[in-house]
Amino acid sequence: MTDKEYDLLYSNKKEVDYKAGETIYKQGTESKYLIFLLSGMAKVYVEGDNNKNFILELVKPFQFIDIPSIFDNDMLYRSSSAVVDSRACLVDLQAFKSIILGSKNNIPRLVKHFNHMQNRYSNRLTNVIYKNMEARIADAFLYLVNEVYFSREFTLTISRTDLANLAGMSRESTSRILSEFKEQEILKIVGKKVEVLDKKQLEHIARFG
Amino acid sequence: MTDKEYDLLYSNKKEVDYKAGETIYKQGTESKYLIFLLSGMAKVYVEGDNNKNFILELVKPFQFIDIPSIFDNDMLYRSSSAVVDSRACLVDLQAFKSIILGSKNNIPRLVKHFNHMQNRYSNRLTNVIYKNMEARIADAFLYLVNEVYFSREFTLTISRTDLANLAGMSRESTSRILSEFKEQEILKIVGKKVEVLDKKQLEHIARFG
DNA sequence: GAATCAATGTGAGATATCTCACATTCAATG
DNA sequence: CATTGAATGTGAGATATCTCACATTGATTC
Repeated sequence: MTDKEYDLLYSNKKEVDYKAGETIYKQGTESKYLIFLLSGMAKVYVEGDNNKNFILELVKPFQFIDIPSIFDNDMLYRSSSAVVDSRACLVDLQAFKSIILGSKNNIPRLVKHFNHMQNRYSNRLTNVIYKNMEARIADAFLYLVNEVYFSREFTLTISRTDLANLAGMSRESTSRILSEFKEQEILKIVGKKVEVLDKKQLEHIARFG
Repeated sequence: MTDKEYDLLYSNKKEVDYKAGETIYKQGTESKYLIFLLSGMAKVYVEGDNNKNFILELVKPFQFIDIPSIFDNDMLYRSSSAVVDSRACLVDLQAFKSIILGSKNNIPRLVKHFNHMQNRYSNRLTNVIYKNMEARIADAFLYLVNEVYFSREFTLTISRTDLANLAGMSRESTSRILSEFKEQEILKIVGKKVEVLDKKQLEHIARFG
C-alpha cells in the first residue's frame, strides 16, 4: 500500500472498543465500515431463525473482521461479535473501495480474502454434512491448534457453547465428546486450559470419524 | 469489456462438449481454465469423503461455471459436472487474470461473483444446520423456481438424487417429502414435470418448517 | 412388445443427535 | 468466605433422519 493510500484509509479513522459478547456486524444489515481488529478476538457466524448460530471462523488481531458485499449493496451475509474484550479500528468503506480500484496491486490480496472465505465455507459445509460429532470436534480442535492459537497448548478464549457452534452441534453433545477425548487421552482439558496430547489421533478422527 | 480484452480472452478459445454426468472441475485440483457454459446445465458441488456430495448451485448458460482460487494457487474448492449434455468454452486463466488487473471496470463484476458465492454458501449452510427436511425441500424448490427455471412450471433437468443433494438429505427422504407435498397439493409432480401449486405455502414451510 | 436396467417410491427398523432435567463446578460479589 | 448465578458435565428418553430392503415405474434395447 502506498503512503497516499494509507493516508486515505486512516485519515479519519475511529477506534472502538467492544465488550466480550458485543455484536460488531449484524447479518442482513449494511455497513459503511470495514472493521480492522487491533486486539482481542472476534467470531464470524451465520445466524439461523431460531437463536442458534454457526461459527465460521475466529478472527485475530491485524485482520479485517469481515468484508461486506462491496460493489453490490454493502450488505453483510454473516454476523460478527467479540468473544473477548476487543479494540478495533473503523475504516471507511468508500475509501477502501477507491483504493481497491486505484491500484491493481491490491486486487490479488482482496481476491485471496474471498478465496479464503470460500475455502472456509466449503470446509465448514462438508464438516456439518458428512462428519459425525467426534470428527467435527476433532476438526474444531485442529482448527484451533493450526489456525487460531498456533500451539498444541492454549487457553480457550471461547466458551463450550461457542465450541459447539464451531462444530455445528449442541453444547451437551460437545461436552460429552470432550469427556470422551479426555478419557482416551487425546486431549487434556482443565477448565479453559487445553493441551492436545495426540494430534495424530485427532487428525485420524477428523478424517474418519 | 473492451474489444482488446475480448480478443485476448477469446483469441485461442476452445469449445468442449460434456456428456450428462461428466466431471468438469474436480475439487482439490488446479485448473488453467475458466469454463463458460454455452448450453446445457452444470451443478457445482462440495464433495465429502464418502461418495456423497452437496450441491451448492446449478449453473445455466452464459455464466462461468466456477472460478478457481485465482491470485492464489488456482485450486478448486468445489467440483462441477454437467447435469445434461452441455457445451462450454474454455478461457485461459492467465488471460482472464491480466484482464482483471488491466482495468478497474472489471473488478466490481468479479467481486460481485464472490459476493454471490458467499451468499449462496451462507444460505446453504443455514439450510442444512437449522432447517428440517420439509423446509429444505421447500427451499430447494423455491430456488428452482426463482433462480433456475424462472417459472412455477418446469421440467426437472436433475434427478431425485441431485434434488436430495441440493437439499442436503437422502434420496429416500426426499421422495417421501415429495409425496407429502403432492398429497397436500403444494406441488404437482408427474415424472420430471413439476408445477408449484402453492408457492405461498412453500415459502411458509421453507421459513418455519 | 418382451426383457432388462436404472430411477424412483415406500415401509420399518437402526442410529445419531438433540432436548430436557438435573448435578456439578467455577467465577463474581458482598 | 459464604452466596449466588453462570458455565459446564452427564444421564435418559424423544426425535429426526438414514439405511436397508423391496416394490414400482420408467426408459432402453433387442
